[in-house]
Amino acid sequence: MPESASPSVFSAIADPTRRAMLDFIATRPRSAGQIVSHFPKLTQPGVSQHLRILREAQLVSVSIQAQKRIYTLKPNGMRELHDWISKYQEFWIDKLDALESHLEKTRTVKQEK
Amino acid sequence: MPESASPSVFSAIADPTRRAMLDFIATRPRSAGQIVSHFPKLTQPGVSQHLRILREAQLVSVSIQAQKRIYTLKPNGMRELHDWISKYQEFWIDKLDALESHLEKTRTVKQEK
DNA sequence: TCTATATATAATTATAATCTTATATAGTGA
DNA sequence: TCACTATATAAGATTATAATTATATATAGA
Repeated sequence: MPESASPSVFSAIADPTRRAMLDFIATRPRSAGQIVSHFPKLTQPGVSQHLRILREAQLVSVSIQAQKRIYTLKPNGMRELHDWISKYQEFWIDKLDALESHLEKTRTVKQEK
Repeated sequence: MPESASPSVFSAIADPTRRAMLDFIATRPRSAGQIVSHFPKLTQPGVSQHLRILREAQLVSVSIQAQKRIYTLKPNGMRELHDWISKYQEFWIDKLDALESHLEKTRTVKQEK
């Protein structure tokens, strides 16, 4: 099995606010200010801190346009996560298939009665 | 895009100890006692608490053998995670492909010089 | 039934993450 | 340069998470 990814990716997506931010950025690149407006319950520094964690986790990248920071989804962090989950993928795909075909069989038996 | 998974899955795998436990259980089902022995830095109640979180996240299932609890990897939680990541999968696969082919081109140019 | 084994739960303490408030940096245009 | 806009960082307060210590539950076997 491959080594586990950097801890920051896992803790970055552990927070529901940051997952919502990823969703928001995913539709199209967004400035920090747009993100602040989109999350009225958060303060500007709060948003900025969350963005830093997403940056460190390589889940977003930033480009500078004058004073604005444009946040874009970045594949690296997601790739890391995907690789980690892939370790278990074979296992759970087999198991779920087995479960499904069992349910299938059960249903068939019931229908036959 | 599908809805996000239950928060517990994300926080369950946020902890490196719990990821190590999943790795240990993944090789083959393990009793709670075996897990305690495998993590000498942790106390028995500590292990038990982590196992509870993995249980709640549907990442493991338990079967009872006399006083022993046998922990087995369970696909549900992983499936949930996988589904969440899949939302972004198309995006990052495209991006990484683009990056790779760019590097490919760059390397070719260098070799041509 | 008594004792040992295996594990879980509860309460407390310690540590880490998040939120707030205040302040700093850096670019823009008058 | 000065005021304004956009964003980041620092420090302290709050809250959540993890570890520790003590205790409970449940089964097995003498």
